[in-house]
Amino acid sequence: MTLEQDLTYLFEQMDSKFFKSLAEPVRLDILKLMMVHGESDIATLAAQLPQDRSVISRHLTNMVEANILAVRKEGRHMYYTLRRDQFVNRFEDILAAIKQCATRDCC
Amino acid sequence: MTLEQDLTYLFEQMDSKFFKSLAEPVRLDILKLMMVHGESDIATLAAQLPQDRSVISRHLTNMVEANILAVRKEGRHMYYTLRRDQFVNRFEDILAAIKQCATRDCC
DNA sequence: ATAATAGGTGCATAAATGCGCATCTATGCA
DNA sequence: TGCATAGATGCGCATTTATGCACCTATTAT
Repeated sequence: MTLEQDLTYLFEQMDSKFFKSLAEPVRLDILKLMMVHGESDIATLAAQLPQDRSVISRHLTNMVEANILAVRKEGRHMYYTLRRDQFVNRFEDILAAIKQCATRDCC
Repeated sequence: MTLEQDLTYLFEQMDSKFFKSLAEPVRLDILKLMMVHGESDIATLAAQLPQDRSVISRHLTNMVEANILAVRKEGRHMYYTLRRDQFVNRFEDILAAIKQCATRDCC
């Protein structure tokens, strides 16, 4: 089995959609707020950020589509939470790819 | 010590410049090529990608500024390599932040 | 029933960014 | 001393994307 074949699965975890979502400063701010305060709704997040509610709403949708957040509807409120396991697994897979590559002394 | 203070250092590792660099598909392709073939110069990378050499050159510069790659000059050639340790440490710090947050049951 | 609130969406705008071409510098070769 | 090659940069163009406002729907409260 070649190195390329071996890395194919791990390379799939390194997709630009995931990183693109993390590349926006406001989205990182939202993520950090949620890491500290846990599950949050849009109004709560918007109250702590300068952007309009509609902007926060769009950023949250973006992160849901990137499998970073999960949503739960309760009455009028939409509660967003970090998909911790997905997130951790993703990062661990990428770490594995880098380390495997290093083990084979290719970089 | 509050959770916020505790996470301050780890949050610094989650900066958008790093993720922005990884968010571009062509840059990810370059990174993957280098993970397989090791140290590479621009001509070699450009030969394996549809983009113009000037484009590859700019992407490489971007990744150097994001501390993802290192450069070595040898004659006319510029050889780029993955800064593996920097990369791994970064990812491990972010993983630590997520896991610490999870331990405290905040998300 | 009516008003208020939470959140999503259409739209226009401004800024960022990727791209290729042409051109420049620097290095190596005949 | 030319000449080819490696790479960087200025420039214009096209696309993407973040933003806020206005407006819509759905749910709650009076």
